[in-house]
Amino acid sequence: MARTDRKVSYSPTGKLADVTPEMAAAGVDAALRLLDGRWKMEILFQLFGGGVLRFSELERAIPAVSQKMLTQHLRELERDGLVTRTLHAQVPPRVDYALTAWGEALCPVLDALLDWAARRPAQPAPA
Amino acid sequence: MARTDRKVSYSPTGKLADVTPEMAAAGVDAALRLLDGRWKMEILFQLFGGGVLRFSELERAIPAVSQKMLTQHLRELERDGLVTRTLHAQVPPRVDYALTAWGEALCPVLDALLDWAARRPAQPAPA
DNA sequence: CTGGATCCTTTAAGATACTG
DNA sequence: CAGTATCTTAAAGGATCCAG
Repeated sequence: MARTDRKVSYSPTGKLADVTPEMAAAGVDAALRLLDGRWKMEILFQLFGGGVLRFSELERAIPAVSQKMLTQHLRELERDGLVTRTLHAQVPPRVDYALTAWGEALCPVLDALLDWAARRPAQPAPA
Repeated sequence: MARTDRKVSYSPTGKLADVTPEMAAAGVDAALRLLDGRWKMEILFQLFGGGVLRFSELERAIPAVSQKMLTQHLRELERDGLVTRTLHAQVPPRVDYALTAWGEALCPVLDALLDWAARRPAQPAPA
């Protein structure tokens, strides 16, 4: 079988069955792009577990983030379907952010990633 | 309980038990940094399943990557313990790349990520 | 309170040429 | 064959000011 036709057969029952390396890589890249952003993990972990936080609460919980980036990342997470944004029509305005069911479902995946990272063998001491 | 003391208790048996959101986010960020790079997924998926490829074979398998980026990403993956680099002392030189056991162990994690991404609810049609 | 708009800096990535 | 070195470009992120 030619190299370019090689399939990833590592997970016979999983998503990686019978796809080319290119297809698998593209799929994972697309998934990772949803999570790409300096502060997205901070935001997600503030919301995991059913948390409902206002914009200003997220600002306080993540002191290092700028308003611009917090807004931008929240908008991306909302657009991508991980978080919901609820605007309460009152003065002053109030906006609540929470995870969607699909967003919550990311938690065990990140847990698995963390578990993998924890299994990393000891590295040679840096010179 | 104060917000800043809230724990992520989603995975009682997992790595996310009893850590603050900040700690969890930092850990996941560190893990994701190992995978960050335009071509790393392409490289990894070429090697998943026990593949052993030479530099030029990777170049052919991933036509769009430049020599510079291929070298750079391979070096990072080697430094981070995901791939091994074997230099055969001969002329012309020959270098083989393969995954470490830990690198191979990433495959099921990426499979889980892909499975999560596939469960994404349908988005409203873009205007 | 919850942002939007603008400007500036940093970093990743691509193009190209050259070498043991 | 398997890289390095240098230059240029594109994208992400940060700082600051303004507004409903």
